[in-house]
Amino acid sequence: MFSNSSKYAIKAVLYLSLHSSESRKVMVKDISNPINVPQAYIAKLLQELVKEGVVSSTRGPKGGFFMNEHNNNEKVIRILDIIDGEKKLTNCMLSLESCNEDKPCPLHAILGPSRQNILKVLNENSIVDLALSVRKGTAFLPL
Amino acid sequence: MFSNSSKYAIKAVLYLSLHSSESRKVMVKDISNPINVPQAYIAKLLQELVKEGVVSSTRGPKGGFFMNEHNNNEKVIRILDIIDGEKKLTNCMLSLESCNEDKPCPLHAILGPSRQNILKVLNENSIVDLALSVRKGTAFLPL
DNA sequence: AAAATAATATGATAAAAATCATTTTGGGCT
DNA sequence: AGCCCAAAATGATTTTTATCATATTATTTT
Repeated sequence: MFSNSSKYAIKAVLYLSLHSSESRKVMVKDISNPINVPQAYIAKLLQELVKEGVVSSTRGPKGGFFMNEHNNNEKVIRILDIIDGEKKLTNCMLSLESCNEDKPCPLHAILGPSRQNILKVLNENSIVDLALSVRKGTAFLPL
Repeated sequence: MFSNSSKYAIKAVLYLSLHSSESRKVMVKDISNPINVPQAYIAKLLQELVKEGVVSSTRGPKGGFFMNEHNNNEKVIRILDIIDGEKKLTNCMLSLESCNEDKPCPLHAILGPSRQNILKVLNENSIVDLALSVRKGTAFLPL
């Protein structure tokens, strides 16, 4: 469904959303361990996310990664778009050039609606929304 | 969403469902071209499908691949299970061991239902169903 | 200004997926 | 029986994804 990298990225962002703030930055080594992802790997992913404005960071002593208001309000789909590429979730399920809503391939025909729904949900839910569901106890970690 | 291999496999099976029968077998080279997949590659995939009873074949002169009644009535999901592995579509979207229906991870919580729906559709629709949709003109190729 | 710290950039290695090529086996034909 | 055809089996290569390691740059503290 999603790539390993995307899963890692989501876990990291979720962790930051729950445990960081402008005044409470967290270093890679303190992220990689709790979310169970190799440090060098998650570092690289985080950098991409920072570049795209989904995560914030400052370097030097007392530096680290964190989520500010703006970051927290980004939609979940942005992470997937950045890490896996935008088309991953939208292009034809048989990779047919000519497949579209009007002339769908057989697979598109039967599971187009489900896919649309996934897209919708990912476009509507922001990162805080997920974090909040954990805080409220409707969703669970550990990462 | 699906792996390249799965897409290829579905295309091949669909092609066979539309163009073959017990009395009209078709050779790999005559499949690979129309579905636009390298011959050696699709040959390998077809062999796996034959082994699992989703496709039929006979070798020697006048031999080739084909779909019989039984093959045509297999559900689409079987192809995915065989090529990508059963868990690909069912396991946690964050790869968390402890994620399940009762204690879902945040992602599971928001797009579990969509996924369930995809599973349902793939479990209900058989290969002929897809072929039929093409014959009736509600779905379209070319592959 | 220098030293220490932590992200950033770059790139090397490893593992998995996709692609390609060769040999072997079984079934029909003469 | 021997020959030919086409799938089956095996495995080599290439590409992509995942993982790891090192050097560089920015910031803070002394």
